[in-house]
Amino acid sequence: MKPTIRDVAQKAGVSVGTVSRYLNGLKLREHNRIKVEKAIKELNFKENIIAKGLKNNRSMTIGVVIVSLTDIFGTSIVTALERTVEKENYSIILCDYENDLDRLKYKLQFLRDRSVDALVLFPSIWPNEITESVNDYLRDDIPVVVIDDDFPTLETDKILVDNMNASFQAVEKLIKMGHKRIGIINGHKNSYTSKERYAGYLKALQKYQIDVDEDIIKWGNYSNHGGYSAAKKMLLSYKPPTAIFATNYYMTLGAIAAVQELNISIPRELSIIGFDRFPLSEVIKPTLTLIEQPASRMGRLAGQIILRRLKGDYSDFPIHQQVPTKLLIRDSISSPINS
Amino acid sequence: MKPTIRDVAQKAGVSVGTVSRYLNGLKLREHNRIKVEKAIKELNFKENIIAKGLKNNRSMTIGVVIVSLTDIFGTSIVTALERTVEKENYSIILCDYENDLDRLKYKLQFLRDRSVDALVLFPSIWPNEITESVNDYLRDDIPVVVIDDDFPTLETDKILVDNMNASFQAVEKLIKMGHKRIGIINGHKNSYTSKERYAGYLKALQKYQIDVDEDIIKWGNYSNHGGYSAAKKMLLSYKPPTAIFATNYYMTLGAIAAVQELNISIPRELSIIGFDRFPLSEVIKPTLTLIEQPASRMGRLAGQIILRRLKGDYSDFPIHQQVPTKLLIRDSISSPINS
DNA sequence: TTGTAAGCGTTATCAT
DNA sequence: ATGATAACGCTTACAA
Repeated sequence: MKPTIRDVAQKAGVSVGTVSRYLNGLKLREHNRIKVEKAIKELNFKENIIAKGLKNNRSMTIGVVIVSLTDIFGTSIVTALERTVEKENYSIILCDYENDLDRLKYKLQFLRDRSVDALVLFPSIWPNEITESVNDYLRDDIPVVVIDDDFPTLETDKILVDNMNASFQAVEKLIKMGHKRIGIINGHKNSYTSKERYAGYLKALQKYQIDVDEDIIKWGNYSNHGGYSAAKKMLLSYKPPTAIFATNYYMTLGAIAAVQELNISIPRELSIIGFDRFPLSEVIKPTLTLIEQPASRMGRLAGQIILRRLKGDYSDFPIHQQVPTKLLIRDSISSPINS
Repeated sequence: MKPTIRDVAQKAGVSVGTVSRYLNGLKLREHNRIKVEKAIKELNFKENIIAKGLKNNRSMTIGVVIVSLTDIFGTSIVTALERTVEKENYSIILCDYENDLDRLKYKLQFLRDRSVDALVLFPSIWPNEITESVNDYLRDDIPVVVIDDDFPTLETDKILVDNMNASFQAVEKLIKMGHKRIGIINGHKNSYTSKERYAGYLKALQKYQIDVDEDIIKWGNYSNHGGYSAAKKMLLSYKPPTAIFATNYYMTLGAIAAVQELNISIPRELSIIGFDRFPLSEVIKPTLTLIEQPASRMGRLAGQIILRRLKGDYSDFPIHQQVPTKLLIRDSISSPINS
């Protein structure tokens, strides 16, 4: 049997209350402290987090719901988040919902039944459809942090990426290099991030008075295959773009695959700007110009906010923090041939 | 305040014991059952998993320790695992250790302190260094499932991939196509999987009496960059291989990047066989010939074994299940030019 | 500062 | 089949 604080108390010749207080960082009389520490060590005592949780209504777990476990942007954030909260002894229950609304709702309920102390929620296509579920958390004062998505009707902490500007900068860069025909491969038509990124694209075109051409505006659903076929369609069209901007990791890779297949040379014949930094981006030749989202920083931020809320500190609530992106300029862009 | 089983009992006019029994699937007298169900619904009662856990010494969580959250093979398995165990209301606490021994040990301890009901452990470079920690679990009768790794001294359930044969088949295929100079880009020198895959490589060469040449045997540490530089070295050497076999996803992509950079045509000038099926593998041109590991199946298997153990069923303990791989033949291989 | 004891939401034993 | 009640391991008034 695992030793309990009772065993420790007995061995140390003090009461359970004293041991408990020691465990919670309260001061004991010197000689008692020594006895307790000795007993703990000798018995190899570990406190029972579950029992503790029952008493203070805390599970010491944080529910995290991401789109997919194989989504590198999401998991990068989670990695940093975990590092941050583990310091205060929280652990993460990670769930994915594979773009399935029912599954998402189910998971939200599931985590609530498990009494998670906080919730971190990742981009989704249906903020509206799940406000109800999220509201259940808020009603019980369970802190919720939303990552890079829009919950217009709900007051939660949010960490947002400056998607609009990110996109604007990328496209502006291309324009300044002389491109006038810039294609975009964007995500889900009605996701928050896609809309923002699209808006940035339009803004840049407008600023430089470049016509918008629907033929080179594609929706790739944030998938490899989507990026691939979108790129292919554009490049095989009557009037192909001289530059392509892909708005996430998977579509960027997909687009590159298409380009390579068509034997189009980057950046001579086509410039490419992608999204998300990934290990391969420095390996591929030519190295990719891309927008880097500060995933680690976002995870850390989310963790810090949660820890603060969990301590009852709501002084800066609600945080809507917008983090900047970085345009990493590498070799995949150049001026168009006939400019 | 959340309603408790007491509130339900009161509202239904029965005792807490009755409600508890109902909740646990025991039979009640018809009219009682109806009253209880009604009360539960009206109060929107949810049982408290933590309190439950305190009583039966169960946390309803399964600790999963993988190398990295961004490792697609690992996360694919976890996805399937989660699907399997969630049906019985278990959730997963997912940890990664980023190839850091201390972190791994820390995580193992961390999960134990959280009273996980079972442990799933992923390939590591140091099976020996952590037997101690794993033993702590076994001593407390906490089921442990090891995925694709070797714990020679420990009796645990294991799910193994038939790495040796996988590798053998791939190399044999190349040989049969006429290749005599086949390079291998392998993982960590002393990881279990690497050794097995290497052994399969050697076995194939031996069977067909092909000399082993250290110059085209490289260790790429399972990373993109490792694969990239290993491929580059081989291909730029005095006597480059006519075929390359890369033993995981990341190195495969890295190797391809190198090949493309060197403007070597696949499969005309170089055949490539990779490891792990990934979304991009069907997108890239030429499509990749590769060894597919049955990640989903492995996750499901692990989940099923755990659920069985958790029910006390040790009738088939210890399972050392070896799952077969599949060689998916696509366009990236062909006979060498001068054969 | 410390001990005592009630209670967190369940389950399980023992009567009935 | 059901009710009463003592646990599970811990925290926290309250008293000393």
